[in-house]
Amino acid sequence: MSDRRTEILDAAARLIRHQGFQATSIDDVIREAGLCGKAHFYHYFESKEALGLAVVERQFERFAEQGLSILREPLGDPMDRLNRFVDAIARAHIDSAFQGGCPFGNLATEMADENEAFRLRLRSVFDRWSEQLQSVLWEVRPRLVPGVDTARLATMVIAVVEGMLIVGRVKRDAAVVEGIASELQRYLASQLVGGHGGMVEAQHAVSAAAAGA
Amino acid sequence: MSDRRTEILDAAARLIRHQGFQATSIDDVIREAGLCGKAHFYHYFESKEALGLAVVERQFERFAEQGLSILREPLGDPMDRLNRFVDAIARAHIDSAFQGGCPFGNLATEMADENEAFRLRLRSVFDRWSEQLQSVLWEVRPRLVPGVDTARLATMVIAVVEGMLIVGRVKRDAAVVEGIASELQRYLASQLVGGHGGMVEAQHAVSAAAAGA
DNA sequence: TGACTTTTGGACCATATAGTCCTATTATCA
DNA sequence: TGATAATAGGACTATATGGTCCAAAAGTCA
Repeated sequence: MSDRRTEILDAAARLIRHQGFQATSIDDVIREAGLCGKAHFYHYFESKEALGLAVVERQFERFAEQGLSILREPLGDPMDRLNRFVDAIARAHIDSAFQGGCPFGNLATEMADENEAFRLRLRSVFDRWSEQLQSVLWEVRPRLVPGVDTARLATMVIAVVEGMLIVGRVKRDAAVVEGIASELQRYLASQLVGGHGGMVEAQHAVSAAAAGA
Repeated sequence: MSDRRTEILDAAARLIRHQGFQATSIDDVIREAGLCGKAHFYHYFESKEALGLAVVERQFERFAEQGLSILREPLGDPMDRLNRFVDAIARAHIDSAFQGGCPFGNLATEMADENEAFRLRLRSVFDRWSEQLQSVLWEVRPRLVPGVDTARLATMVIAVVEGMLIVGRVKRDAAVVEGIASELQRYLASQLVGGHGGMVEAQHAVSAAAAGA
């Protein structure tokens, strides 16, 4: 992988996240990445679709390194890591002025029905994301209410995050995004033995960070 | 409102739901609605954007009449209506082969960041949807755990539904969609006094309908 | 030095797009 | 009957798109 290729991928990722894949032209990418023409671009990618698929992969790499890293921290209560992960996504969304949303959710909405290659690539992304959540949930397992399906729980977390970003973009209201995040945390808490439907035992970083921001 | 206008709106809604707004051309709409040319279309709408905004409104009318009607049923346990509403959406998604997703969520993803008119229209849709959910939750109120915020709960339901449709389109797995729906129902149940995190008291229509399909 | 990759610059093509304009013909309804 | 709206059909513009092809300069490394 040349540096240049990665630069193009990152430039394209930025554009695609904000404008969508179809609305992002090759010329846009060339401009954003500082290439000198079509030939230069097609030296690295054989087609726009190939670029798009590579962008998905690159985006997940970054997400795994940055966003998902919280889940993999070796120390600390796993439940707390889960809660901080949710907070971090909510916070990032609010801090970016509710723009952009989830790169994977966006592409899923735009491409999944019509382009099978994209759909499969995105399915693999969701699966890997889900695996990371599941391994945290596995650590929590002893404290979980018996009968809880950790795979299903992980999928639920992903769904809520996707939904949170959609609602957030439309409402552009930090309280709404924080509300969804904290309802998700309440839901997770309710899966623990002794964790009834009431208040979350520990108040988490969303409200704390909001107060300090 | 002429009949023709509504026909155009419905034809456009069908196309937009599956291809997106920007990927749907005026010529597509003309073909789908059986119009005879550009002039015929522009007789009813002044621009593509005006069409799109009108489609959002029309889609919500239909959704309010059909999907949301479950929530407004005068008889029956409100909690049961809520559960059946969730089931109905999951079922409709599965029955349409996981295609299309939520018309509002789709447009939110595509347009909310770049087009303020769309964003405001969609915000109003989410608000009205939320109101309907809140009035059901209001009926449930006596049985809710004290301190539960019904507005926040309603927003959460919308977010989960949006996320469910995104994950569903990518995974194309009925069990996954049903799993999210039933996790949402479990979450709602956990908001009731005595409704701990365990099994939902009544098994609802998703699994029942799946068995009968 | 020589082979190879990368960069630069641009012409070119087929196709599609939103939107305008014009001219008729046909329904509709006061 | 007469004004107005709806249907019909087509020409046209300006702009953008993904993709191809070509030719040359600059860098890289054995």
